[in-house]
Amino acid sequence: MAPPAKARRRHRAPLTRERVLRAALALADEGGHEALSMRNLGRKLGVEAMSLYNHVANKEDILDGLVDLVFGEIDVAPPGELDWRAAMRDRAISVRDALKRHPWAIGLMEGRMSPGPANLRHHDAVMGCLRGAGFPFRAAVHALSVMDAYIYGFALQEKNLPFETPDQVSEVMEIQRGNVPDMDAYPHLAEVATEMAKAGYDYATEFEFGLDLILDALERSRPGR
Amino acid sequence: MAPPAKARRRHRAPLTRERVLRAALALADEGGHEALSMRNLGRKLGVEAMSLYNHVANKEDILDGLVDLVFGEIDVAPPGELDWRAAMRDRAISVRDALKRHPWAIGLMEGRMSPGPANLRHHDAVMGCLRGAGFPFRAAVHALSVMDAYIYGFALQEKNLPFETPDQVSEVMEIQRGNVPDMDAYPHLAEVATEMAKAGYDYATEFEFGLDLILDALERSRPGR
DNA sequence: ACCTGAACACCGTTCAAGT
DNA sequence: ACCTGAACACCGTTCAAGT
Repeated sequence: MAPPAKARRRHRAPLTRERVLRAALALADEGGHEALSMRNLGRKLGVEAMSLYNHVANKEDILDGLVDLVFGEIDVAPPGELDWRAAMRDRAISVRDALKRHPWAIGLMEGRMSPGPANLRHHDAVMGCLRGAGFPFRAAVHALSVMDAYIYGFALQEKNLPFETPDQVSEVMEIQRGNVPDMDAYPHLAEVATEMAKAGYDYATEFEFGLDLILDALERSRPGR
Repeated sequence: MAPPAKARRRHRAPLTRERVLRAALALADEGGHEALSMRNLGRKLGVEAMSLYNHVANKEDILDGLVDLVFGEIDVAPPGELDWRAAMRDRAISVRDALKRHPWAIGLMEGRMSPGPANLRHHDAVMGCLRGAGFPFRAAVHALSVMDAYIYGFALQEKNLPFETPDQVSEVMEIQRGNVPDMDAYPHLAEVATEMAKAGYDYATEFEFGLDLILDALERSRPGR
């Protein structure tokens, strides 16, 4: 008897590392860091949590894979296409956009002991861009350090601050005012509460202010400009 | 019969919110974020986890209290003592030092819905320093945003990067080399690995490079300088 | 007023047992 | 080869019961 047609017995696609990682990405995007549990992930794939261990080593291994998927979403202009400032500006915005889509990744991007291929390609391209623009090795490390600290720090603030749209600012300021009985003791915070409620706060504008400040300062420090 | 002397029956100091928070701070400092569980905290205080709920509302309430203890460790020069740049430079270094002592706090400092008194005092002092130095309101917000994004982002990198001392750098670079079979495909990362192993990496120097870059740029943008 | 035991609905991971 | 059930040692929190 011939084995049954493949289509018949494929009621579920077989589990693979790829499928586990894709499901983990979706789960983290939907419910954040705490939703990403082995049990939830198993449930999502129609399988018991323990089955996952046939395809990934452990949860750390899943995080390694997820971080590399995020790095894969970040664009860096190919060498020679843009001047270094435009290339690094676009890259910074691309990193922020990726971290807005995947805020659970913010604390995980740096410091992987097993960096994946997208991670390696990304950092090689960034260092290549800076070195190619004339930054000596140490200056390129400084430049990357200050840019990345700013980008990740801004993403962290954006994730944690309790408002997202300009409209929500005045709401939150009102609640905070309620939680602080002696606001008169803090005149400069009172100003922040009043002004922010009036004029709002736009993350994109704020991000680009600091980014351009840093890029301009780095350009001023660049040898042979 | 007179009641027994106080000293006799005080085999344990009575539980208070203060004592709970102090123990929580010590626990987090010793074992990081994941060691700070209600059960561990109860054990540390010689009590069942459930008893803690008589003194704090829940774990979020504990985190609120801890964050305010950390803000209490950050110094800001009193108005008029230093020029704005020196005051903000010292403050930034004080924040980084506090976050080195309490790395578990990095993701928690911003975005508290119930900011404590030390938190309020701190931010009022910082805004006061910038406004007093002539930064218009919006420029002061920009300045604080870029400084804090940098400080928190740098602290996050420092916490996550897998080496602490310059000596450890070459070790880690060796391991990473082992984990990346095709390092030749990434010439600029190869340079990083080689150079970093040779010359090391000092966080304090690196932090101050970016900090001074940002402070100089802000000073250039300050009206009436 | 404060503390506790038991319970509920969760974690990551191991291991022997099943198919 | 892959999947599972039961188990281990954990989570935060609620609630009725104790003192």
